[in-house]
Amino acid sequence: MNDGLDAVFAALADPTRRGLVARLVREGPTTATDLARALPITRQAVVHHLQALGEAGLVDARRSGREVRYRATPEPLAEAVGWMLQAGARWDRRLDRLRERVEGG
Amino acid sequence: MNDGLDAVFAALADPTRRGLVARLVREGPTTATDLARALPITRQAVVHHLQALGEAGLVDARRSGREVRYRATPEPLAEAVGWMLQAGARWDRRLDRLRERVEGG
DNA sequence: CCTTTGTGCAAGTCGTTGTTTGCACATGGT
DNA sequence: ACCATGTGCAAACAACGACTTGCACAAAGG
Repeated sequence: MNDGLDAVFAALADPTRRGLVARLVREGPTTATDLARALPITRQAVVHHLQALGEAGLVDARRSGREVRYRATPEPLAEAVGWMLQAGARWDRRLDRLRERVEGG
Repeated sequence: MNDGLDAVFAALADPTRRGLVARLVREGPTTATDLARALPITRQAVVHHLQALGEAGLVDARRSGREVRYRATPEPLAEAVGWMLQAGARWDRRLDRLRERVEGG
């Protein structure tokens, strides 16, 4: 029962981290230093957050010269959404319709 | 930016809690004592987990006589799924189609 | 009434997380 | 070569989360 779901949900449980994901989605690959500029926390803190996101597979680090650009990666979200739809299907008709969609391809 | 999303994702980040949700979905309203019987942890621990789920709005406690039956409640899942689809839309075409569904009603 | 069983509260342990500070290393431009 | 800047590593700390144990309270049934 201990999938990567743990890491994914834990990663998304922090608003700073959700913000980082959102920003990486919006603005594409960005450095930690750059991301930290827009936040009230240290670069180190940002790096830690990015590592948490990285362990969840939601973020990908790639070095380019002396910089490291972080990029958002989507795959694990599908798994998490899948779990939620699976769980919610028996309650909520709308979620169940979604589940049929995602399972039907 | 600090919605109930924090609580929802944090609640689902634990496999025991996901298991509890799954079981409540399967078997309907159940007592903490009963849930604890099937697990390697104390009733108190189960109660703590249920409280976490309760704060996320994923579970609902109702007293009946001297028992307290916990029941799964779905609404917050839709919000969380919504966030994920919103975030994932720009990457994954399948997620984007789902997002259109969930937003279209 | 008395026993059994389900529940609630409080304290205490132990590991994890978020965050900072300080310092060392690598790289690009002048 | 030199300096500015981006990065990495490690120690430290407070706060939080997961559990446990112990005890007190409430209700159902003989």
